Amino acid sequence: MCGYIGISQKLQRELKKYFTLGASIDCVVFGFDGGELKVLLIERSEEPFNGMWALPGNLLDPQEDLNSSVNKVLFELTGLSDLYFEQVETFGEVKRHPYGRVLTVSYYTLVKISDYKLNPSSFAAEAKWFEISKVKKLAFDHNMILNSCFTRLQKSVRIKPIGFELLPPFFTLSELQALYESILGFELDKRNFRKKILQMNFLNDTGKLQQNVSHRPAKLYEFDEKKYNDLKNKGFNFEL
Amino acid sequence: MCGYIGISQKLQRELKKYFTLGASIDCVVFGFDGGELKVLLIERSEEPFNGMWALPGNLLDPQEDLNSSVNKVLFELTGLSDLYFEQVETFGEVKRHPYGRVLTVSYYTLVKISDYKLNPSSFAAEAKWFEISKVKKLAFDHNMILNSCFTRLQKSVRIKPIGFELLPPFFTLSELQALYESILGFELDKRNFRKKILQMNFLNDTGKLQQNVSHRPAKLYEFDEKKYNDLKNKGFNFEL
DNA sequence: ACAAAATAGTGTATAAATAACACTAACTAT
DNA sequence: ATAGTTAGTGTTATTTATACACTATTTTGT
Repeated sequence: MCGYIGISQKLQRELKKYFTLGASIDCVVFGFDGGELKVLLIERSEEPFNGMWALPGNLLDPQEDLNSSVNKVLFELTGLSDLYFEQVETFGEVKRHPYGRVLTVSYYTLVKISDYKLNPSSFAAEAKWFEISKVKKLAFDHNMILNSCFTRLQKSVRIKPIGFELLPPFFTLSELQALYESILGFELDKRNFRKKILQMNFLNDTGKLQQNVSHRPAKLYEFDEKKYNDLKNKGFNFEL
Repeated sequence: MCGYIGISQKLQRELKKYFTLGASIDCVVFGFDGGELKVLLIERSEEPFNGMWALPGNLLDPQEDLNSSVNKVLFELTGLSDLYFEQVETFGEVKRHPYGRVLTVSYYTLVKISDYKLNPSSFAAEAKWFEISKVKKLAFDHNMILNSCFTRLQKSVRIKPIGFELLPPFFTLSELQALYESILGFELDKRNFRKKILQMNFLNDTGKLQQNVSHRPAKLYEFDEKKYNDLKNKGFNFEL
């Protein structure tokens, strides 16, 4: 039943009691829409924690590789697909799941909210973006998981050019700055931010201007992935 | 059998197939003895991978919390106890373990080799320190796990004052520098290193000198944990 | 036409951190 | 006495970080 092969009957009986665990995946999807940083939650329509809000997550299919199952789990519950996740921390207290022993592996990603349409299904009655600071008590130990992933996001946003996909293809420097501020949770100096980001030399001035704003229109820039990769290959390190 | 309770028979049957996994802990114990950085391996005396060298690791007892089981596993195999571990990465490819589906959670720590006596038992025929650069093919996917932990160690050694416990209570600045070089894998400038580390102000000059060396004896310093903690509480950040 | 409102855009000076670099000092062993 | 070995020490140039305030351009309302 547990799938191990090529060993004695006696050892099989020994081992059997170890192969009784479940594993699950929990996805922390951070989203940006120009304002405060948000996180995607689902409302559970199933026990345990029926009716409560939770991170999108589900049991791991024993036939599926761990890292590849993340997108599957997320898609089933929310309709979002093909996201790039980073593994964060694994939680494994004996009593963290009321139905049995379940280790959960957490992953995070960061997306542009307007690029995705939420389509809850399976045991997700609803899927909704919540401002991080307004998240209440969640199912399971999901508040702890969310925290762990948020801390990780804040660290990695300073050393990787995460975030450029969160803006429209053409964006203003003020929008970019607002994005960083919403993730880091504090304000940055406008002049210093611009100086630093422009001298990294992977933003192109498109020559275009913002349209339909009731104030001086800002220049539009684009992220030049080729330039960024060239720099990275030469040992350049993004640092904000 | 799988421990979940309070749910219908039907659902129990549904769930059953998910509760068939094993989990394991793998410990990456880095050790320092004044020379090159080493890692602790065991020689397995049991299938699978009988006779091969491997990281100390074992199946997780379903009754035991994940994080607390690390020291237990390590103690059983090597005799080392009460170490401070950091969780690193969880590996979960379907076929990573030949006997069944096993997720493994990896942890690392760093110790002073001379502080511990190796005492292999259980399925560890032997336990031995290997220079990192000389580690050959290991059991399971342990080379990958070792790599992942080594990368993590190199990152965290620059931002935490990890390492002071690896030296004798009184140590010379050259010893401290050698420690950092052995972890980072490259050389540091002597004058710059000393300047930086001394101006952090948590090393005390003990007034004593090295004994029995056939060259000019160096001053002995000690790590002042109180000073370090005071600084940390005031927002100071270690950075090498 | 003009004023008000709103955001864009720009430069400099100071302080701090980093990096590169070579000789003298103190001890031991012969 | 000398050769061998590691300890110990400062300065300079460069780069990076930080703090800070005004002008420019557009829309809107009168």
